[in-house]
Amino acid sequence: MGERRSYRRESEESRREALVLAALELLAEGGPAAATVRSIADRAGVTPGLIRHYFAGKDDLTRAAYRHFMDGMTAISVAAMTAGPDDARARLSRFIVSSLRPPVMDALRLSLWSAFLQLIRGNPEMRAIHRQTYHGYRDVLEALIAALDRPGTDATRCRADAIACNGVIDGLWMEGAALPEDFSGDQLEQIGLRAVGAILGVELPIPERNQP
Amino acid sequence: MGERRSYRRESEESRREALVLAALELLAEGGPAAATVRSIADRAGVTPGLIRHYFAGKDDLTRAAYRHFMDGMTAISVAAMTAGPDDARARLSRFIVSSLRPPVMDALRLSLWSAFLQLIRGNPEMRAIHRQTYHGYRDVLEALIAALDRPGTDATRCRADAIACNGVIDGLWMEGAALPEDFSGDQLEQIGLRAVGAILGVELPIPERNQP
DNA sequence: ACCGCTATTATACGATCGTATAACAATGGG
DNA sequence: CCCATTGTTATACGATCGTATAATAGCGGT
Repeated sequence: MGERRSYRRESEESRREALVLAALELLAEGGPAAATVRSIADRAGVTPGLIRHYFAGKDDLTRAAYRHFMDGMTAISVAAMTAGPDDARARLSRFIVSSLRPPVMDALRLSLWSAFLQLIRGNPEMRAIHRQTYHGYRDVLEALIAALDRPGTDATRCRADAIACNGVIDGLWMEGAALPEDFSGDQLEQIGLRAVGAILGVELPIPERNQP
Repeated sequence: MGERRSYRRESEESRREALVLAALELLAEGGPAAATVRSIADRAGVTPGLIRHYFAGKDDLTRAAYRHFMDGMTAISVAAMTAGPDDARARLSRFIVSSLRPPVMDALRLSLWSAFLQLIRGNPEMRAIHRQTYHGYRDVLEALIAALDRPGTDATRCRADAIACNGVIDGLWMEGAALPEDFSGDQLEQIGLRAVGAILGVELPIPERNQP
C-alpha cells in the first residue's frame, strides 16, 4: 500500500561525502547523541540502510568523518600558507594567522573537535587518526620553522620548537573558539604571532588581510 | 527463587557522592556512551533504580557530576601554586609544570574536559561556568606574570602575555594528554617552561620533583 | 526494448537505553 | 519486640539504537 519513495542513483563518492557531511553537521549541532544512523541518513537524503552499503558500520562512518574534518582543518591552513609571497617568515605568519580566525577558529568546529576527542580514548583506530593528523599539522609547522634558517638550531631544537608553537596555536584556537566575544577582532592573531615569534626568536610580520 | 541481594542503608550524602564519582569515572573512561544509568549504578555498588531516588533523572546526575569535576580542577590548581618557596619565577614554574604532568595532564581528565566543553554550546549557564573558570585560571597566571616585575611592561602587556602563556599551557596539556606515548618523561614540561620563558623574556627554573 | 546488476529502500530483529512502579528489607522509635 | 518508615531492589515498559536481510527500482549494456 505504501508508495516506495523514488530515488536517483549516484556515485559512490558523492554518497560517501554526503553521509560524512551529514554526520559532521549532526555531531557539531547535538553531539554524539544526535548523530544516529537514522538522523544521519535522513539529513543526507537517504535511508538508514544505505549507510551500511557504503560503510562497514557506524564506527567506520565516524572514522571517515573524523578524518575528513581534521584533513579539512589542516588543508585550510596549508592553503593559506601556500597562497602568497614565498618568504619564510611571511609563510609562517600566514599559517599561524589562518588558524586563529574564522573559518578555522569557530565555535562549531570546536564543538565538533571536542566531540571527536572523546572518541579517541579507548578506540585505537580513532587514536591513530588523531596521531596522524596531529603529526601532519606539526610536520608542516616544523618545516616552516626549519625554513627560517635560524643560526645554531639543529633538528632536535626545531622539533621542540614545533611542539611548543603547535601548543600555542592550539591553545589560542581553543580559547578563541570557546569564548569568541571575549577577544576583540584580531587580538588572538597578534598574540599568537608575537608568542610564536618570541619562542623562535624571530620577528613575524603581520599578514595582509585578503578578505576584508 | 532468586535471592534478593543484601544491602546497607547509607546517608544521602555518601550515596550522592558515590553516584557522582561513578558517573565521572565512566564518563571519562568511555565518554557519554559508556555512562549509562545501569553502568553508573553498577559501579557505585547499587541498582539503577536508586539513581532516580536521589536525582531527578540522568541529566540531573550529569550536571551534578560536572559541577563536582570543575570544583576539583580549581582546587588542584590552587594547591599546586601555593605549595613551595615564595619566589616569583619558581612559583610560576611550579604552576606551569603542575599542569603538564599527571595527575592534571591525564587522558581521563582530557576526555572529561572535552565532554564538558561540548555542553557549553547552546547552554548559557554552562557557558558562564566555563568563562568563569577560564578567567579564574588566567587571572592566577596573570598575577604570577605581573609578580615577575619585568621592566617596561604595563597591565595591557601582562594581560596579553597571560593569554599567550595560557594558550601554551592549554595546548601542550591537551597534546600530552591525548598522546601520552608520543612525549617522553618531562619533555613537555621542559618545552612548556622554555616557551613561556621565551614569551615573557625571563629564565624559568626547573622545579624539583617532589614525587620522584 | 528488454534484461541483469546493484544501488537503494523497506522491514524486521535483538540489544540496550532511561524511566516508572511495585515488592521487599534494613533501620530506628515506641 | 514489633511496627512504621523509607532506602533499596526487582521487574516491567516503551522508545530508540545499530545491524541484518529481503524486496524493489533505477540505470547501463546489448
